[in-house]
Amino acid sequence: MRSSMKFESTVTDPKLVADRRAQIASAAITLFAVKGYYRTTILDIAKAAGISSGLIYQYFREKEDVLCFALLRVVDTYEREIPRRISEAQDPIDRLCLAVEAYCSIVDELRDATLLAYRSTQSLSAEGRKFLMEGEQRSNAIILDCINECIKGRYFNDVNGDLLVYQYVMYCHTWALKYWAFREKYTLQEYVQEGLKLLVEPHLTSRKGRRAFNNRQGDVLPEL
Amino acid sequence: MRSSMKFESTVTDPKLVADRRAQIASAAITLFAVKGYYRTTILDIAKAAGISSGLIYQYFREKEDVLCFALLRVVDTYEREIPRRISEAQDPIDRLCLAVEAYCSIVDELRDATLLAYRSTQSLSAEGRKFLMEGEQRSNAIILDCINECIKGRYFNDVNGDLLVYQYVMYCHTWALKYWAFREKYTLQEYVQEGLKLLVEPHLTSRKGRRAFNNRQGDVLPEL
DNA sequence: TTTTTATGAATGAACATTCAATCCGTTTGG
DNA sequence: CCAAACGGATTGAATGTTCATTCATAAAAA
Repeated sequence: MRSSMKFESTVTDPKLVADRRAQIASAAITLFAVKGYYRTTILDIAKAAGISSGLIYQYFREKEDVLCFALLRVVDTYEREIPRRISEAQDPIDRLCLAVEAYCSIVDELRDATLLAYRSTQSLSAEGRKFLMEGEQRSNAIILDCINECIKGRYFNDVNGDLLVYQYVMYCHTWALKYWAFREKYTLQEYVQEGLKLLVEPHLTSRKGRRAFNNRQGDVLPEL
Repeated sequence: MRSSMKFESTVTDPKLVADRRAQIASAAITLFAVKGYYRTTILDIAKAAGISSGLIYQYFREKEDVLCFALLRVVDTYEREIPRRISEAQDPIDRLCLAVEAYCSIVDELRDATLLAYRSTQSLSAEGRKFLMEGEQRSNAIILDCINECIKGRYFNDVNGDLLVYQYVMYCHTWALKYWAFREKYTLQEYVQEGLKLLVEPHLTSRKGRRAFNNRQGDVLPEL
C-alpha cells in the first residue's frame, strides 16, 4: 500500500501533471532545505523551477500541498525501494542488513527531504501529517519484520523488536540529521558498516547468528 | 563553559530582565511547539505571557532572539545538569548510565523545547546556530568521556566511541521525537531501562563490565 | 477556432516592529 | 508630610512590508 493522498490540479494531461509536480517539488525541496519552508516564497520556487508563480497553482491547491507532496514522495520511496532491495536475499540476517543499507542510501540520496520531514511536519495539515505518519509506520514495519525473522530463526537473541526498529531507523535518519558532523569522519559505506557492528552484531546469537553475519562480509567475527 | 551569547535589553534591572525573559521564553516555547515558530505571532506570545506585544521588544531585539534564547537554555540545561547528576558516582558504568538517565529525564522535562531544536534551528541566524551546535558538542563530550572511561577501565569492549555517543544522544532525543509512538508503550523509566539494555549491555566486557552493570540494578545478568 | 496551459501584475490579509502616550514607584523640594 | 517632577517600565494602535493567492490576458496546442 502506497500513500493515496490526492492533490488537485486544473491541468488534465496526467503525464504533464506528474512531470510538472516533480519539477516543482524538486525545486521546492532544495529551497525548503536551504531557507526553510516559510522563508521560501512561491516566487522562489517558481524561479528555481523555471516557471511562473501562477503556474504552481495549476498543479497544487496551495503552498502547503507542495510541501506535503514532497514529503510523501520520501516515505513512498522507502516503501518502494527497501522491499525491492531486500527481495534478492533469503537469509534473515542478510535481509536485515540489506534493509539498513537500503534505508541509509535512500536517506543519503534524499538527505534534504529527510531533514525537511523532521523540520516541517508541523507545517502540514492534520491530514497530511496522518498520511506521513502512516507511511513512516509502514516502512518501520518492513524493518520490524526483518528483525522478527532474525529472532524467530534464532539468529538474534531475544530483544525488544519495537524499540530496536527505532534504533535502526534513527540510525539511518541520523545520517541526514547529523551530516554536518559525520561528513568529515565517514563515507556512507563506512557509516553503514559501523552501524551494523553497533546495532546488529551485539544481538547475534553466538553460533548461527554470527555465522550468518560473517558470511556476508569480508571481516570475520570469531564465534564465541 | 556555558553558552555566552548576549541578548539586548533596554531594561536595566537584571533581575527583572531575567524574570521577564524566562516568562516570555516559557510562553513562546509552548506556542512554538504547538503551532510552530512562524505561525506563532508576537501577539500570541505576549498574550500567553500576559504582557503587551511591545514589551517583548524591551527584552529581545527581535522575534528570532526569543527562539534563540529558548533553545540555548535547553543546551545549557544539559551542560549543567548532566555533570551534576553523574558527579555522585565513581564507577564508570554507573556514571555512563546516570548520564543517559539524566539526559533522558531532561529531554522529558523539556520535551517541547527539544522538539523545537530539531524543527527550528534553521530559523536561527548563523550565529545562533553556531552557539547551539557548540553547546550540543559540549554535552556530547560529557557522554563521550563516560564512554571512554568505560573503555579505558575495561568495562567496555573496544567500540567506536564517537559513533556510540550519537547513539546514546539520539536515543535520548528520540524520546521527544517519537513521543507520540512511545507514550502508549513505555513510561520514561521503562524507556531508559530498555535503552541501557540495548545500548550499554551489548558492549560490556563479559566479567568486569557485567559485574558493574549488575551491581547497579535489580535484574541480574549472568556473566558469560 | 476552441481548448488547454502559462504568465505575472494586482490584491489584500497577516504580522513584525516602532513609538507616542501612559502608568506608577521613587525622589526631591517646599 | 505633601505635592510635584522624574524616569524606567509598559501599553497597544499605527506603519510598512512581505507574501500567498487570484485573475485577466497571452501563448500554444488541438
